[in-house]
Amino acid sequence: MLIEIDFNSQEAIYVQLRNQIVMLIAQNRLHDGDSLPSVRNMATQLGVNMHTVNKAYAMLRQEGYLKLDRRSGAVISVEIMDKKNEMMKINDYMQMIVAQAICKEISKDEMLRIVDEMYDNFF
Amino acid sequence: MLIEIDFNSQEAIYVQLRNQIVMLIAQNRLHDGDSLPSVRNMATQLGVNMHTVNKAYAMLRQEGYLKLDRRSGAVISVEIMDKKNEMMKINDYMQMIVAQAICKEISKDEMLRIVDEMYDNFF
DNA sequence: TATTTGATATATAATTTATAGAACAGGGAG
DNA sequence: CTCCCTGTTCTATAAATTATATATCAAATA
Repeated sequence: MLIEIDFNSQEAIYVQLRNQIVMLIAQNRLHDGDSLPSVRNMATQLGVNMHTVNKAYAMLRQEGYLKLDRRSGAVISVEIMDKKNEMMKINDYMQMIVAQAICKEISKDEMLRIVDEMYDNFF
Repeated sequence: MLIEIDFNSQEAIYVQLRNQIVMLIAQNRLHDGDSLPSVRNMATQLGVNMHTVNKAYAMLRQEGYLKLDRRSGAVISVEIMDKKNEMMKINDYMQMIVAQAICKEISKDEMLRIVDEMYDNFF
């Protein structure tokens, strides 16, 4: 199974699930059109409740990563509707990271290198 | 007042407070040696409970941004004890952002430009 | 028809968040 | 010494979030 839940994590289970699916898409291990296990099957496989999976799926749908349908189930479908809006969200997340980096004396070049390498070695 | 709480935010108050103080340090609007209002004063100024501020201060101390003392109160003191560890934390945060960026077709160059500009215009 | 799908409703328990009040030891100011 | 302020800790309560458990529904499918 590609996805595993850490029950000792402080991160909510549905957030872990959401994050791991986004990660798998970015890693090209999940592609547009791929089906995810149904809410109930995924729940059984992970050993969590159906509603926890449903919450993650609903979140992914709202964020434009997933299409949910009664007939076709849960299908990966990355929608880039508003790139300007995506950029703004990225910007907000990034701001706190850069703030911490500056405080901890991580230079711009170091930070750029991290991003550069992360893009190249994303797997 | 430099700090303001959004009571309608989904982000916990103590996290908002922690984030804003880190931001102020990065923006050089708070410097090493500066005193923060005491737990009780800050709570009164923000209109929140003493324990909420205490939680944020304790978090900042644990992260190496603040020194707390019964005699000197809360004093900004950024400690860079383990830069390798700081880099690892930054890396973890960054990974999810880059994953989302890749999914939403934000290129490496766009991302590098965001970080570059953010470092230059951090205020 | 029987089963599976996401979606929804209700209920419960545990955890987190925020508040409130009280008390403590250490230190400073009068 | 007394009074006050400091961070810290304790108990308690209420609200919100998280996770679970059942149950049901309409739509679609085999």
